[in-house]
Amino acid sequence: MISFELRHTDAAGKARAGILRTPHGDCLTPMFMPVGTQATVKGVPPRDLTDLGAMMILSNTYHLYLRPGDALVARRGGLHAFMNWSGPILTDSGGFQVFSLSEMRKIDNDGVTFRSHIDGSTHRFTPEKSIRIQENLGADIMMCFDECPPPSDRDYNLIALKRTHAWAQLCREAHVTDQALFGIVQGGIFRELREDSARFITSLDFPGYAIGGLAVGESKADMNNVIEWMHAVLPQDKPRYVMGVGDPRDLVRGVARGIDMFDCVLPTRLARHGAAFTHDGRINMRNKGFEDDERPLDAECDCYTCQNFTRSYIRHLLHVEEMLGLYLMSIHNLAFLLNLMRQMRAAIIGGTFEAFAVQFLSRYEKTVAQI
RNA sequence: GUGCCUAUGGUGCAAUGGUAGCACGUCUCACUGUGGCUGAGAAGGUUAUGGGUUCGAGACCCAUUAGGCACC
Repeated sequence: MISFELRHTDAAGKARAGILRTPHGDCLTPMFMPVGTQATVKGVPPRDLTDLGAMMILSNTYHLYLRPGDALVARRGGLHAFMNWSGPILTDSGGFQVFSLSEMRKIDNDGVTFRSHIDGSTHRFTPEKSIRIQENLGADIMMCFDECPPPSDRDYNLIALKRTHAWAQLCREAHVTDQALFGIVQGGIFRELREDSARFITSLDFPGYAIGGLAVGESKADMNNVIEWMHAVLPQDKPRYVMGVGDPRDLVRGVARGIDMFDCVLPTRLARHGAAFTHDGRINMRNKGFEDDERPLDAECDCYTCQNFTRSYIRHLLHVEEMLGLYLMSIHNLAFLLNLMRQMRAAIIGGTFEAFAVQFLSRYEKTVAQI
């Protein structure tokens, strides 16, 4: 099981610093969790994740169920042993992927029937099935099976919310191991729906709560509002997790609104697509302007990439599609976000969070930024 | 040396004699509970050179140049 201890709360605002204890180690929050969908953070060995200071990583029910199959993972001793990552792991429920990846899906009140995006074969997920799979995977934290509807369709959100709530209850009942199970709040961009959802989900008494359905097309203002509304409704003493958010600005604004956990594919995906995070904003490393640039990706970064390679060289690697380029970019982007989380935690503890946030955002956005 | 074939954006190819287009590459942008994916936009050609025929030539004719093939 897990436990969460709130260590510091920023006097001026809502930002929190805490410690999340899991069977595979303690996590200092707020934290960012790199995503390792297919039992690997793409291109990055566990040794590097440890060096970068990743507290926990996320892996995925939908993908691992399809390949290699959760039974195989269980036979190999669970995800930790299988992928040789000894730190904490969180598994997503597969809900989101069923909606975003599968070819066809039919939703009913009991679950989802869908076709694999790999071979078109037909499968069915129910709340209980998702829990069984996640138990086989053996993560420290599992997620409830939920539906992630389009954020601004109120009527549909109402229907989907009823299902998500019923499913949360079924997940809770199906869950028998000592892994932690987190609930997920949905409700799109609508305050009443979000607050109703938060009240219902918290009534089921989970050890942690996620805010789902964000960063799926709604505006930044809507996203920040939803997170802000949750502050008063979610219990102070449980970790709060915004799913699928990883833009540096969103992390800062999320932490400012009391979020403890984030996960996102963004740093590693952008890395593979050629974009690097820097304190002065995102840069596209494929750009011609970096052809002869002798500087590191970010002058203030302590990662292996920035300590050893020039932008010029990295641009070359990306242009000729060499694997090393993807690797160097990936560990830099992860380092950038993980360092950012560390700095925010230190600022919260030191009582300087707001100043840190304004300064970071202003430089990143190249304007006088607001939290 | 003789004969034949070819010559069109960086590369590979299109274009009934009616004013040059496609793919890749290049350049820019997007990507938020992961397809190294994908999507959007842009730049780039006085059609090897010089003549000629024609109202009009990338296309037809002549010469030159450069490649390729065959033969002596």
